[in-house]
Amino acid sequence: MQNKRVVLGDDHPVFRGGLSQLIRQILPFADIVEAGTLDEVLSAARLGAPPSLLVIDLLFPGLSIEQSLPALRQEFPKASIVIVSMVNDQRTIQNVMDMGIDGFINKSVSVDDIATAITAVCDGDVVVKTSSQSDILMESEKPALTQRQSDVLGLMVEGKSNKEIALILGISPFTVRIHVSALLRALDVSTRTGAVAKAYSNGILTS
Amino acid sequence: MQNKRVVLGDDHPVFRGGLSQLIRQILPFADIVEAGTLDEVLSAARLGAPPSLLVIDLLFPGLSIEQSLPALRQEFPKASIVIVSMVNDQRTIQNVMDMGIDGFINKSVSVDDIATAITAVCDGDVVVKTSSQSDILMESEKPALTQRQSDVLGLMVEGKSNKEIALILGISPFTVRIHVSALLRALDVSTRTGAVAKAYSNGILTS
DNA sequence: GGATCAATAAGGCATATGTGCTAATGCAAC
DNA sequence: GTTGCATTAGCACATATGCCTTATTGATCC
Repeated sequence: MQNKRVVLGDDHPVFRGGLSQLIRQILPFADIVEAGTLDEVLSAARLGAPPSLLVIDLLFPGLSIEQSLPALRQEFPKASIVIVSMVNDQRTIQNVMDMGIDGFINKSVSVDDIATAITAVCDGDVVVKTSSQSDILMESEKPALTQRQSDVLGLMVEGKSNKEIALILGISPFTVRIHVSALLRALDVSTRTGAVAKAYSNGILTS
Repeated sequence: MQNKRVVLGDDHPVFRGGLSQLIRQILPFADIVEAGTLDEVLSAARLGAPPSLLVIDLLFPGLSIEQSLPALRQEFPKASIVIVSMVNDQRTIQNVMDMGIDGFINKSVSVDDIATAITAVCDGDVVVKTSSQSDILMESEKPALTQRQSDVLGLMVEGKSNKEIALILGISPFTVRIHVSALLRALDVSTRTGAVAKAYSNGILTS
């Protein structure tokens, strides 16, 4: 039997290296290919035999992988797809899991737990491994924004106007203003510029 | 001679593992201690001989390390302190560097570059290694703002309104608007939020 | 002296922003 | 089932913002 092919996609080389080493330990005979961009993931996955395992970061520079996941799932129906990410919010995780992937692992999870999670996925299980206490503390210190408020804030920090945000998100400008007002209150500021400043200095942004 | 002591603080176990392996390669005889929280970093650093190198994540769960840095710098004056972080905006980096540390490395930087950066810091250099894929403007192509425009932009990034800026600078709100309009044109943006975003990501504010 | 530019100030005008208010839908918890 | 919350949408109103024009002062350069 041919060796398992594993494609490992993450834009942080050091994290990728650590993950690669980890996978080598649990799958000693696997052929592991590392990729730093979504394009590299795709070309690596298409090269040679279909991969049996794809481990990919959710937040890639450039295109959001969330949009590419369905296509990926369809192109490699037999592969186990595992998403690793810093995000720990149930809503996002549910969204991603609904795309028919096999696992979601938070980056804050311990090496051992990631290893057992990936092993389980290779055995056909579906695993969601969210962060334990350490990150929940972090979450509680940050102002709690809803999903949509985060979306809007993310566009605000890029200098988009309410009208532009409405266009991009496909909702009404009135609704955008609702979200803006709500997040301004949540961040305890009175202007959007203040929100942007706070977003930058607090590291609320998960770019 | 005693082995070098290295304390490695990061809340992501996999990244920490990758970084640990990397440091083992460039400092084969070092005694590397890993820590997942700020408290662990402190107790590890205080245990035994003073560490010669501290490599710490900027965004730690719990207390912001930015607030602890001055104390850390004071407690371990001889140690080289290197901050690793996801953030890539010049303003934050400058703030951190001003606390008297020896290096700032973005997490997106390649393994080789991180290795050379840490090696350089161990040799006594001060190194700032930002992400290469980020579109940081070169010194030559930085928009030239007048003194007053910089003053105004500096207050804008703190979320102040034109009226507040006028009060703080002791000038008329009309004049503030003149400066705002001028610097928006100079930065090639159409809204103040866009200017703030550009100021953060491009490090225009070097004062 | 004449030219240029930063900085100051002001009025007018169009658009953007932020805050009330009401209201419907869907989803999850109890 | 009811309660709560997120999300959606709209209207009205006050304020902020950004751009246009004109104008004066002081500093610097040729």
